[in-house]
Amino acid sequence: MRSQCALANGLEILGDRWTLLIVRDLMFTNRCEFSHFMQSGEGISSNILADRLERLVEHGVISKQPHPGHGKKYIYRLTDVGLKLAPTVIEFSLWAAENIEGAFVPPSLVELMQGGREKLLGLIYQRQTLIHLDL
Amino acid sequence: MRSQCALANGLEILGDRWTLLIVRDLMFTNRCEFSHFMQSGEGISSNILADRLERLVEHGVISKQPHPGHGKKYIYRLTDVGLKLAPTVIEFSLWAAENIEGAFVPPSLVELMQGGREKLLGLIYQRQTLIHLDL
DNA sequence: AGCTTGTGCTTGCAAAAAGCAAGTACAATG
DNA sequence: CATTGTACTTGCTTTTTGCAAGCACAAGCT
Repeated sequence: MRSQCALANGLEILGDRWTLLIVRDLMFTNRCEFSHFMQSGEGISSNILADRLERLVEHGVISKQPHPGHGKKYIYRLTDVGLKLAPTVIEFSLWAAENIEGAFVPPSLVELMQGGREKLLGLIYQRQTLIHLDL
Repeated sequence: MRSQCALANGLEILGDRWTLLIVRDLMFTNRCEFSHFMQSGEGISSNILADRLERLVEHGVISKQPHPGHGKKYIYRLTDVGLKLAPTVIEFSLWAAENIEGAFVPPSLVELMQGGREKLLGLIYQRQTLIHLDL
C-alpha cells in the first residue's frame, strides 16, 4: 500500500481508464456478462476486461456467479460495497457532463442525478435497471 | 474520444493512479509547487508528475503561474473547473474510507464531509487551506 | 452422434506507459 | 563566484496495455 490516504487506496482499485466503466454498466444498465461489457462500445480488450473483473471481485466490489442454466457463463453483480459507489459515479458524471465538451449523460438520468438524487440512489440500491438494453 | 459517455471522458483526464492525488493536494492542503507534490509521500516520479500537471493545465483543471519573486518556480492552483471536482473527491474518499481496510481520512475532514457538506464545499470553493502543512 | 456456434477466458507479441536514476539549465543564496 | 535548489528532461529498463489468435468447454442443430 502506497499510503494510508483513502483516496490513494481507492485509486489502487478504481484508478484506471476501464474499471469505473464496468461499474457504470452494472449500476445503470442490464449488462452483467463478459460479452455485454465487451460490446459496450468503449473498446476494452478481453484480457484487460478479464483482469479488471478479477480485481473487482478480489476487492469485493462485484460478485461472480455461475449463470443459471448456462454452464460456461457467469453473471456479475455489484455487491453492497459496489453499490455504494453510486454517489461517486453520479458526481463524477455530472462534473464531466458539465465541464468537458462533448461529454454526455442521457437526459433522463441527468434529471434524476440533479433533481431526484435520493430517488435515484434508492433505485440503484434496489438494483433497478435504469437503462434497459436489448442484449 | 472513445465514446460520448461523460464518465469515459472524465476518465481520460483523471483515470489513472496519480492525477486525483494532485487534485487532492491542491484542494485540501497548501501544497501548490512541483516539489510539494514530489514530497507528498505517494512516490510519484518527476517525469510522471510533469506529465500530469501539463495534462491538467491542458484540460483546464488547474492553472500554472510564475512564482512571484522566484524566477524558476511555478504555482499551481485549481481552476473553477477543478474546484467543482470537490463533490466527487469527497464522495470517493468517504467510500474508500468506509470500505477499504486501512484507508484513512483525517477525522476533522470526515466530520465535515459527512455532517457539514455545504460548509465544506463553501470553504473549498473559497480556496481555504483545510490542512496546513509546513512546506 | 457429430458438426457448428457461442462463451469466457488465455496466450503471444508488439507498442505504449511507468518507474528509476542521472542530468540540465537557470535562479537564488552564501 | 561557487554552491544549492528548482523544475523539469533524458535515457534506459520494467511493467502494462492493446490486438489478434487460440483454446476448452457448453449448448444447439441436423
